[in-house]
Amino acid sequence: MGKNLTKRSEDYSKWYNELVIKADLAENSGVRGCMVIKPYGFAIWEKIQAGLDKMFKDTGHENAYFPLFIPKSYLSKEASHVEGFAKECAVVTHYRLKNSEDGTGIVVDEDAKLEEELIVRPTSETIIWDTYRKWIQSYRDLPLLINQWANVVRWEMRTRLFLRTTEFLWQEGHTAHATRQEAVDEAELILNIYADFAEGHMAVPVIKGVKSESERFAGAENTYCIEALMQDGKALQAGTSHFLAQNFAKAFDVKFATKEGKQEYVWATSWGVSTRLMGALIMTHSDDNGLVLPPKLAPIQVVIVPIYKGMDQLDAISDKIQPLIDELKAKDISVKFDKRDTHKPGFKFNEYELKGVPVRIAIGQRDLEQGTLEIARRDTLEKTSIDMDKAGDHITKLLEEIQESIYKKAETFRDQNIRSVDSYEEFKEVLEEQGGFIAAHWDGTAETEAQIKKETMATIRCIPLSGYEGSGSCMVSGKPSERRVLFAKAY
RNA sequence: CGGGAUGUGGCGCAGUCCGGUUAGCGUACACGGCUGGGGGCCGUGUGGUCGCAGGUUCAAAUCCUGUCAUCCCGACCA
Repeated sequence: MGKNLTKRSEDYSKWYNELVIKADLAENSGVRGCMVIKPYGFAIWEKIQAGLDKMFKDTGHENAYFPLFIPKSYLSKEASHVEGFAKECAVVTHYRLKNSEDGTGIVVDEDAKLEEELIVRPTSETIIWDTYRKWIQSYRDLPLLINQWANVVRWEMRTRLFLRTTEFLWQEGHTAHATRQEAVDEAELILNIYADFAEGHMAVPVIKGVKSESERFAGAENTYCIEALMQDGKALQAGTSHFLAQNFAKAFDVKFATKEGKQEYVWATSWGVSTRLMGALIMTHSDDNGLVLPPKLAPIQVVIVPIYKGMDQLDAISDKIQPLIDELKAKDISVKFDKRDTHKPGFKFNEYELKGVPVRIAIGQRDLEQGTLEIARRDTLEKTSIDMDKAGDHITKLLEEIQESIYKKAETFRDQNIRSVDSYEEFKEVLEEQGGFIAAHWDGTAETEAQIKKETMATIRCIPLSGYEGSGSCMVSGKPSERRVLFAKAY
């Protein structure tokens, strides 16, 4: 396990492997970039799921589940959608295997060829809209607010752990509305939920904005996004919410009868966040000692490590600490009392630091004699000794403080790495030497955007919803610009 | 699909240029003892057809040919 893990993406991968999640490749199969999520990693994902799911339900959404397989023809119904995803689809062509004739193994049975190939969903717009046609007839059926937790497959050329795996877990929401405005409002509502979750639960500060046309979702009229900044100065799109206008309704012929009895196409949104959020979480907070988890998402919030010699001492410690464990559990704080005799205290300290457990308590003979505990916080690595009878309240407050503190730290870093520039020269210089977000004027054309991307690798991460107003002139073309947009190199 | 690199016990690597003992090291794993407030120490032990297939040679991890796979950098992307 090397040092300087916070600086380079390859190094992040190193301890994803060691620690939380492993990219496990089927040997010699050519399947790359699939991930095995170990139990501890999955527990973090479950926390993310639970948090978001509640927010969706509180705003009137319901969960449902649609098929993994999508008939090939569905995909081609929306022109820009097929263009966006066709290059990265896994395709099912046969439905049976048989023993090979030379007896050496098992082969695809060519007789079992499918009439129409099935696509393993890269996203579910098509199959869901095909279903919505049957569900929606009247304005009384609207709005239809549905979310699904699922896995999807995108056969990318290059994969990167968490950020771009071949198969990933996500939630995708798909809604149908009677009016344009209602759909726009929905897309913005979800954007705000994503931002609130990222900042409030994950302690990851994000910038809300809209994508430029070229970065837009395939089939959307407008794509809202939240953009986060990683510690190595690269930007990460952490979530997107799309206003799909009537594109999918028209492609799948989803009409409804208005109050006036007229047939109209419905208005749509779709939105999603994925296991990429875990990448954002890790890359935002972690340090060279391992993960740093915000208390709200930590599967274990408090770990207690007894320091003892012999079972007598362990029993004495257990008796002494049990009331505190009960007290914390009563407050809904997840506590682990690690009394394993197979590992030494020092080993455990490092292990829980690696896992990002926010608060660690150590208790040994010294503490029993003095009635104290040693409390260590993961984010600052500070250790303090406190009276045992004050521990419950102290820890409760400490967890809140850590949650806030790591957010502040990330926010400060992010804010220090947003720089305004006015010339293309300066842009290139800042990009190369400092990274981060760069606020610059842009003439709004795809040509200029493409030129910048080609020459510098930087893309427009978003046109921020607020801030950076004020007109100027494009740093490349010199044409007028109404506002600055945010550029960055991105994952 | 273009450019670069790599495949050797579970993991990380050395050895390959210049062929020659029984293929080595770290770590992990198992057992014993001492330890126990930051990844402990000593000892013993398990585990490898050197990616695969051919070829050259008295002899191949090492040289040659082919092949498969993976990683990194591009194009693409949540």
